[in-house]
Amino acid sequence: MATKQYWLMKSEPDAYSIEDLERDGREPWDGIRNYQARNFLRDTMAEGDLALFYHSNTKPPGAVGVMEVVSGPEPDALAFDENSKYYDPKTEADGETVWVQRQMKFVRKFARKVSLSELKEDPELEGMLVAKKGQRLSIQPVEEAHFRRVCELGDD
DNA sequence: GCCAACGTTGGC
DNA sequence: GCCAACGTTGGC
Repeated sequence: MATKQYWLMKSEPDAYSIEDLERDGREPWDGIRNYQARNFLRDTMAEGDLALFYHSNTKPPGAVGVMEVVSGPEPDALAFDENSKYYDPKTEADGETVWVQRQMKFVRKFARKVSLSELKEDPELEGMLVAKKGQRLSIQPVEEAHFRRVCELGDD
């Protein structure tokens, strides 16, 4: 992969927040159970790519920091865990699962959250997927210019 | 807590 | 392979 790619990855802060990642330093990004998001996670992402950490289902939702992809695709451990809400009964006992995870490393927390309403209003961010109605994908590609602009707003 | 938008499942 | 029913996401 010649050039770095950029992503936006959603998490509900009650489940896992940027503060949790700052504390942990590194964390498997798991529990992805949507095929389109899985395909990005498994096939398109590359080590060294940067991602916006986005807090969803909170007031207000928005981008809160940056993290880096630091592993290749790995089998999602939660798919094997019968006690997990992400357990997949179709996952095989011999270690085969269709679900993958990536190790993500904390890079930085923004000085301030860039809210969804700001993402929608900023003319430089026009066309950003997360601002589109009905866009629920929890892992989305982000254009480099958009990524830079969100960082600029957050690092104020 | 509501509900629109979507994805998945399963009967036929 | 269609599509209605159901489940989930996530903004509001």
